[in-house]
Amino acid sequence: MPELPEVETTVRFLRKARPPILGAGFVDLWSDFKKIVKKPKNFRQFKKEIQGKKILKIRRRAKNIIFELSSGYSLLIHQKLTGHLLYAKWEKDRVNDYIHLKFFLNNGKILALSDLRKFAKVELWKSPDLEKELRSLGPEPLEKNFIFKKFKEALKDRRGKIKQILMNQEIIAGIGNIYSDEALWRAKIHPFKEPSKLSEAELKKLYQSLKEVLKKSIKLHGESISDYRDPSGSRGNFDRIRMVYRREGEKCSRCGRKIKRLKMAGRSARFCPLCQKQNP
DNA sequence: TGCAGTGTTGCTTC
DNA sequence: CGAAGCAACACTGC
Repeated sequence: MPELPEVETTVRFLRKARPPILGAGFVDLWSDFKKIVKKPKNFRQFKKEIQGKKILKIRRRAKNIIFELSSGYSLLIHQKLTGHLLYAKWEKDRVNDYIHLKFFLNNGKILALSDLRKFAKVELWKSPDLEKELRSLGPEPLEKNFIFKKFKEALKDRRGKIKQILMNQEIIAGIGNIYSDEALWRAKIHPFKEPSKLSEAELKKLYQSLKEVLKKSIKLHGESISDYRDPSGSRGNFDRIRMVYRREGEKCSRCGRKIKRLKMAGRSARFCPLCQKQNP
């Protein structure tokens, strides 16, 4: 599912796509699941408002794709679990079975939103209002100014399980189930550990592991275990270095112990019970 | 066959 | 206030 590396992969692809998306305008819109547009709720109004607007910038914030448009508007797309954007030809009206929204551009192409489970959301904002909305998000872990001190500050005084804290978008932006599992494995930290129980060395290791795994995944164009694809429909290659996520029962590549799965607030945490001890 | 599992976010409940 | 539960959905695997 699209977490930071997958959303980043999509955004980078769209930025350098040919024919260019930057500078292109919206001419028409199609959907068979109008509920996917949450703002404005009225689909006809959304269509009316977006028609004629140009795409000026494409960026990522947390797991959101943001298109900055002309006239001070911004289009936000959150792909949630199974969503992904595809860049395809106009005439090709059936890219896959799960296209629920198509933006027809004036460059002869469409931006299509594929979403098997229909959890994705699409919102049109006035840019300053969106900026206000995004303020509640935590820092971007790959930004230059996200130094170790900032990471420690983000975790300071937080109670609960480290894995859950890493996935909280208000604490650090862009991390979900996959990359929290993978970063904790790399740092040899049990997913249920309290942040206050982490030593300085463990914190440092976690900070480095997190940045490293995100960067490596971006290089590999993200993961495609489930539905994620880049906008050309290609799979990512993160699978090559995926160590624990969805590998319960398999042997830990570091020590050979069987990977375990534990339930946590209605979801799963995968880890190596030998490498990642709760009380070493 | 049926039902638990899958995981993000936001809303409701306690 | 915060944590926990659940709904939004559709498909997979046991």
